[in-house]
Amino acid sequence: MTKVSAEPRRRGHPESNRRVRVRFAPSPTGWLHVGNARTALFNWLYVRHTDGDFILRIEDTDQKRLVPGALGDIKSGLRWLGLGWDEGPDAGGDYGPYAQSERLGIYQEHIEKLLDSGYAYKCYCSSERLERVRQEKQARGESPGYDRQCRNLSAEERAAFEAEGITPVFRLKMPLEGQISFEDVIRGEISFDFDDLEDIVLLKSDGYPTYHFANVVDDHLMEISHIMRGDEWISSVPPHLVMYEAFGWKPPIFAHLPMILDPSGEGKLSKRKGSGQMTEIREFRTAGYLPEALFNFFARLGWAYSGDQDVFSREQAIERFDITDVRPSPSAFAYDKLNWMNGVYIRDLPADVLAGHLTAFLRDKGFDVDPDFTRRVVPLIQQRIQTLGEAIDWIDFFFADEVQPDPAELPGKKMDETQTAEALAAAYDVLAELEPFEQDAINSALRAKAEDLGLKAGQFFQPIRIAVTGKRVAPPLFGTLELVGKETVLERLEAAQKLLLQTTMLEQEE
RNA sequence: GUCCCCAUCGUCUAGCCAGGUCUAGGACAUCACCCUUUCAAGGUGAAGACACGGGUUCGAAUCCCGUUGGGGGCACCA
Repeated sequence: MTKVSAEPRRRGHPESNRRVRVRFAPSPTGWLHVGNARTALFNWLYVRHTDGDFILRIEDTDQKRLVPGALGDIKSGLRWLGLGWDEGPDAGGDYGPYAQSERLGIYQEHIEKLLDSGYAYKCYCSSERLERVRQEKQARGESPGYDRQCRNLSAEERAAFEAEGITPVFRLKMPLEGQISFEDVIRGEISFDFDDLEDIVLLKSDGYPTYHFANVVDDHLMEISHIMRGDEWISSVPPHLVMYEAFGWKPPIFAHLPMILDPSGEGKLSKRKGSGQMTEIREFRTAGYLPEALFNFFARLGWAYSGDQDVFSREQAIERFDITDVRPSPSAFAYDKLNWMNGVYIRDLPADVLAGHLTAFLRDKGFDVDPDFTRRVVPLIQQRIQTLGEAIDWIDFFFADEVQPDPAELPGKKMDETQTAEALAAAYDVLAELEPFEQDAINSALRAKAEDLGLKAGQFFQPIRIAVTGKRVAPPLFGTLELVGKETVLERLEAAQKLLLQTTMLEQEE
């Protein structure tokens, strides 16, 4: 055998007469990450487009790296994004079990087949020897793989190792020469020389399979038709194909998705110290991003719905998605654009729906909010926030017992402390009279007063805003005053006047 | 080191596979102006890219080769 290859297909036209069955196969060794979520999304989109089956398979064959809670995080992250699965944990299905740790017997059975047919062999090398070989080969400029020391052991030699009590690993016997190539739906033909490839481990000494082995066996047994995964897996396709060949199985169609880069466009997206970059789905969730915005944003990473439409619905994406339209080049994670997009989704939300989200979000953050308050505050901030989390900065003064305006900021344009204090006193008088205390009435009363005082609207309103909210930037004034309430507004106006008076007195003493 | 993958505005991308309609389109971000009680939102406009070098061709962002740059793999991890 010198040439093995997946059935050649034209780029752009994956053909298969099989039912589309696609899997997302995370390893529960960490929280759901944006890269994995995007992979899951593309798989999901393709399945929904083709009306196939979406399978969630848990690749928990590395006992050492299992993280408690990771599986739960992955499942809830997928559900939050709206990426439900048809088969897998909690969903069942006819091809289970769906966790690889529960399929050990299956792998055992299949390794025996490879052993019998001569495609696998037992290796007794210690990890120390393996490490030494690696370094020696690398020093010689060779590719640093296993040197196949145990590939042709005699029965006697094997017996001797067994007698020593060494538990072997099982390795794949790769062809020693020739080429192997396969067709990647996104990239076209990719080929490797067997010269550069090594005899990978299939079954570890603890009895668990490696990713490579479990992946091939399960994909076949679960009748997976298309494999869509990150492009870091490209180089492991050759041994996989050798296994398909060894078993006499038909390989699935491959599509290797481009990876996601750091926002600078250089380097892998990672949580570098101090970068503050969010990389886990749960972080986006707690920061107040909407799942539909994240869905939309991820869908655009490597795929374009169209040349001039950035925002599109889930249904539109499903309708138009095709793996062949995925670009092979990696894309940077543009946080700026995500923020903008999340803002678009927030603005598009019916006010009462946003209010509902916000109430839940704020309570989750420990705010004791009344749904009625949220309903009334939403019109003031809806077009000002890009995430739910930003709402807090816009409305925290509503919850404060008192605010602390900076006396230096209080005066309006071209006004001194005294004038400002007088203006605030005038505002106090007007508002104290006002009944009902409602925004339209506040608006006209205050505007009339500004005219009386010979002040421009901005000059008059800014001190009031700062006095009541403690901020130079706050939601629109009149609605804010109404919602803060007459009593509190008057208290804060009075406090600000006192503050100004104190400041002027201090200045005179100096 | 070695193998593999990738290459259009700062970023996401359209165009590329089926070369001419591309003086390369859209979006985010940036800047200016308009609107305006602050901030937003909205509107208008500006600036901004085919990595480089060779081919092929009447014609190349589009096809081929090379260079450079970037990324990934090279574990008894996935």
